[in-house]
Amino acid sequence: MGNTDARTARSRKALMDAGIELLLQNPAASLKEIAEHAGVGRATLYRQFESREQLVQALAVECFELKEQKLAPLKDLNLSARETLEQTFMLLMPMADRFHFLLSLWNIAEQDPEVMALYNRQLFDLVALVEKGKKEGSIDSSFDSNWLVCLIDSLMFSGWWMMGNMHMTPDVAAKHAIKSLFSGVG
Amino acid sequence: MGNTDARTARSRKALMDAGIELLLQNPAASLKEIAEHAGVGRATLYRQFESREQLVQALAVECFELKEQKLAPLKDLNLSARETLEQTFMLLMPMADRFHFLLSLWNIAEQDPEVMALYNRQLFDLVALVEKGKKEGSIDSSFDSNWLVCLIDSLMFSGWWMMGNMHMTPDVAAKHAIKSLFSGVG
DNA sequence: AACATATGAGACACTATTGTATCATATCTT
DNA sequence: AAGATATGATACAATAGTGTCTCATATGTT
Repeated sequence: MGNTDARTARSRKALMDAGIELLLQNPAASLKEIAEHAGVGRATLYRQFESREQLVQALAVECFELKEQKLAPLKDLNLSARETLEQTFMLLMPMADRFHFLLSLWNIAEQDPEVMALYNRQLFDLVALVEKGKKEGSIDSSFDSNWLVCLIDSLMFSGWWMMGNMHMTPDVAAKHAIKSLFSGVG
Repeated sequence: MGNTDARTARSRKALMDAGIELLLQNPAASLKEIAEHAGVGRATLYRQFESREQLVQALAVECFELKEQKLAPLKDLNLSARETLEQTFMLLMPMADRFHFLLSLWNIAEQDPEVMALYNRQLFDLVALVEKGKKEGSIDSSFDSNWLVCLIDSLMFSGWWMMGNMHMTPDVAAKHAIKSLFSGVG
């Protein structure tokens, strides 16, 4: 399964990179623009992705896989929930733009079962982590777990905004997010 | 200036309501869909808005004006920064969907000078409020003010998500946001 | 080197959207 | 009630995007 030709892999990667970049700044970017920006013929795009929807969904899957890949090392460390969360921010903040991509094209991405499966799994994991934090006493049990998950995601969003508009580094953004989350700003 | 005919006002309102609603769930909604959803002829839409961009920008201006209008009562109360912020969440949370609208179509809205002027003014006000909080001791001075502003916005986003996906009420969302912001969740 | 195949360029048909114009009719203003 | 005007329906032209196909060429594979 899957084509192994180096040319295919190369143009696929170029297309996906261009797709993320262009769709991030303009969710209505045309396939023609994306192909051009990738330095690839428009026909090649259609050879790899049946439609605009499929491209977006493939990009969404890639975002989730990248996230999983970045977080994989944490699985073995057996850290506390709080430490795990802190590391999560540090590891994911550099790819905060990917989360914004997912958000801005979610109405398309969510139609793909594969995307939804990945989303639900990672949501489940995060809920579990938050509830572990509650048990360990590092997270206030009176908060709704869904709120907490949502809060964590929105802190990634804050980071993305600060990195893009205020020249904040991922490292600093992650530290701000961690401090804000656990201690508040009061 | 401005047309005072009741019919114009009515169809303009219908179009803007439909625009917010449709563009919120699908930023690529066509003008035909918007006109239909507004129960108005497509030609009427073109009579009121020269282009898609102008419609979006008019909607963005409306969002900012609505925000300003909701916050106006606070001006006279001379509350502390902390109390003002708390009231801000309570007053704005019911219109959190408008902020998501602005975010999702920001690439278009930001091209309008009027939108940018409103945005900058309200950003300025919020920065001032945050810095007042720092002086009053209710906000940790070690945080970057821009980060704090960004955090406040992203808490509105959290509220929007919880209201739309988890049936949270605006009131509860606002209270969660306030508690999370000032005290953190740790 | 010989073969296989992915690619770019271009032509093509098709659709959706956009934006303009017209005109009889309904609704508002005065 | 009479006049003014906004509206809906419709037709229309222009454009942009989509998706398919072909074929000579460049590039990988073996």
